[in-house]
Amino acid sequence: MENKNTYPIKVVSNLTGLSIHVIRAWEKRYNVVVPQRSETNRRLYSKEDVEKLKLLSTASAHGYSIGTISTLNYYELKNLLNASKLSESEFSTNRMDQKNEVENTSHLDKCISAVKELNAHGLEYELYNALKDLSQPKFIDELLTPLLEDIGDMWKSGEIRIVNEHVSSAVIRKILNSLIDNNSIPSNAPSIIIATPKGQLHELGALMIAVIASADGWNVTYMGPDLPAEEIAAAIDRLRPKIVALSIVYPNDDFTLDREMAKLKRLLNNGTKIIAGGRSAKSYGKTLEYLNAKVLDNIDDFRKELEKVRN
Amino acid sequence: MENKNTYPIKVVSNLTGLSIHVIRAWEKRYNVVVPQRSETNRRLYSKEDVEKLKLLSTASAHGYSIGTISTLNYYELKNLLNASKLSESEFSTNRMDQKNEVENTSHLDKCISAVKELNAHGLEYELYNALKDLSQPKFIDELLTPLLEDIGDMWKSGEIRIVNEHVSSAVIRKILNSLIDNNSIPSNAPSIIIATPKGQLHELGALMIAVIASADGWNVTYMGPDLPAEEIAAAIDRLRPKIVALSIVYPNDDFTLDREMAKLKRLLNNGTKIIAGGRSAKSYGKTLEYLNAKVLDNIDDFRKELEKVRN
DNA sequence: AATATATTGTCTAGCATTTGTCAAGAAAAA
DNA sequence: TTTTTCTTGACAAATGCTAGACAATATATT
Repeated sequence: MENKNTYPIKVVSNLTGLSIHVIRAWEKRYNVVVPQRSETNRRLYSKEDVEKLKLLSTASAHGYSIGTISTLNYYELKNLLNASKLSESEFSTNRMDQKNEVENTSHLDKCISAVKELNAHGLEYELYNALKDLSQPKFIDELLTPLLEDIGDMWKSGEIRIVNEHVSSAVIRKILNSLIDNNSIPSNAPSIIIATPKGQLHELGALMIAVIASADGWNVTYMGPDLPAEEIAAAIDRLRPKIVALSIVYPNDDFTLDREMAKLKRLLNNGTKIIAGGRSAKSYGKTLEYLNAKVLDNIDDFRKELEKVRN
Repeated sequence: MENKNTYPIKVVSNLTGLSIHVIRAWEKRYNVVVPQRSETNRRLYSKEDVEKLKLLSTASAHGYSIGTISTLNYYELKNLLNASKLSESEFSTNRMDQKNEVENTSHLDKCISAVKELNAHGLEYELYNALKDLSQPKFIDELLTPLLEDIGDMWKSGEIRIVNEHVSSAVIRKILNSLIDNNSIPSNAPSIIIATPKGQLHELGALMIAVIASADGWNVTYMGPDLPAEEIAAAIDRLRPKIVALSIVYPNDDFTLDREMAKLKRLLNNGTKIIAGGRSAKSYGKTLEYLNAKVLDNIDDFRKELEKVRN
C-alpha cells in the first residue's frame, strides 16, 4: 500500500475529534505522536498515529489528563480504557469491509441519498460507517444533527414524504439506542432522567442526549416521548436523579406545554436540576425560567453542563 | 502486571462515584488511600487504590460510616460487603438481594419487579440475561409476550403508572432493535415492510415482528408507528415488498383505522401480500377481509406464513 | 430528654500547574 | 485568490492543591 502516511492534519482532526490546535499542542508538549513531514514540512500522519490519537482523545475526554497518559503506547492505552471500562463504542462489524478511502461524497450526502431512496439498510450501513470514521461526538454533532435538520427541511419542502421521515427516524433511533451503553457504568454513577414532555412526540433529540450522558458515565433512565408532568414528577420522586433533561422540539404555540411545565413545578420540591434543550426550548423562556430550568442551545453546552453538575 | 499509578483524581471520581472533595477529605482525615504524587504534587492513584475506594464507596452508601471502615483493608471490606449481601454488583438493588438464592423466581417475575420499581437498568439486564438462557423464539414467545401483557394489565388496573409503562417500553424497544440484524442478510433476500397504521401508537408488537422476520432472513424495512395509509402505499410502491405486515393493537372502536384501511386498499394494485396481526386485529375482520389481508392470531402463525410466502 | 461532642460531606479562597485556544506572519496548496 | 498549514508566543480556562470553615447528622454525656 502506498498510502501509509497519508493523513493531513485536518483529516486527523475530523477522525479523532481533536482540534487541529490540540493535535499540534500535544505534539509540541508531549510528543504523543510525531508524524512524518512532507518535503514542505506538512505533517503526514500514519494510520497508527490516528489510532493512537483516537485513544488519547477518548481517554482525555474521560478525565485523564494528557500529561499523565502521554507516555503510554497504543496497547497501554487500550488497557487503560478497558480497565476503566471506557472503551470507545465497539462496532467491529467484521462484515463491513474497509473502503476507507473515497471520501469524496461525504457521509452526510450518502445518508441523504439513502433517506430519499427510502433505503433503510443503506442509511443504517452508512451511519455505522460514519461511526467508524468519526469520533462519537463528531458523529452526533456533525453528521446526525445536520442530517436531522436536512430531513426536517426536506419534509417541510415536500421533497420527501412522511414515510421517508418515519423510516429514517426508525433507523436513527435504532443506532442511537445501540449507543446507549448501560453496562459499563459504575453502580453509584450520578443519575439522569431524560424525557420529552407531553405533546412532544419527537424523541430523537432526547435519545441523542441519552447517548451523550451515557458516554459520559451517567446512569441514564430514558423515559421516551410524550409523558405527562405528573408522571415525570413520580419518576423523579422514585429515582432521585441529579438531572432531569427535557427535550422540547415543537414550536412555541403549544399551550399544553406551558400547562405541563407549571404542573411539574408544583409537583417538585427537591433540588433536582432541570435542563431543557431542543430546537424550540428557547421559545418557552418564561415558562422554563419559572421552573428554574437551565435552557441549553446546543449539544456541546449540554456536555459542559453534565460535567458541571457532576462535580 | 505493570502497576501503573495512572489514575488522576477526576477519573477516580468518575470510577468510584465519589466526589473529588470526598476523596481528598477521606485521605486527609483517615488516609484511606494515600496515592503517589506526580513531580508537581498531583495525586496519582493505582488500580488497587481505585478498587478500595469503590468498596468504601458502596459500603458508605449502604450506611457504614467512613470512620468505622476506614481502617479495613481490601479483603476485610469485601467480607463486610458480602456479609451484608451488598456486593458491589451493579444491579443488586437492596430490595432484590433478599431473594437472591431463590432461582425459581422466573425471568418474568424479575422483569415485572423491575418494571414496578422503575428500574430500567435492572429490566435491561434481566432481559439480556434471559436472552442468554433462552432461544430467541422462546424469548419472544414465552417472556416478552407475556411480559407485555402483564404490563398492559398492570397499567389498566392502576398497579403501575404511565411512566413505568413508558420506561419499560423504551427498554424493550432498545432490546428488540438490537435483535434486528440487518448485516447478515443477503442482498437478494425477500423484502417485508412492517408498519402500524395511523392511530396505532404502540409499536412493540411491530418490532417483535421485525425481529422475527429479520431472524428468518428477510430484508426488513421497519417504518414505525402511526403512518397514514397513503404513506404505506408509497413505500410499497417504492420498495415492492413481498409482504406488508400491519400491527394492530388498539381496540376496535377506532374508526380511523377502517378509513385508513379502505384508503390503503384503493391505493394498492400490485400483488403484495398483506398480513395483519396484533391483539385487536381480529376485531377488524370485515375491514381486513375486504383488504384481502391475512389475519394472524399469534406469532407462530406469523412465522409459518413467512415460510409459506417465501417459497 | 436535652445538651455537648464528634463525624462527615460540602464548600470557599488563594495559589500553582496544566491544558485548550488563539493570533500573527510566512509558506504552501488548492 | 483563497484555503490550509506551519511556528512561536501568549493567554485564559480548567483542574488540582492546601487549609480551613460550615452545616447537618450521628453519637455520647449530662
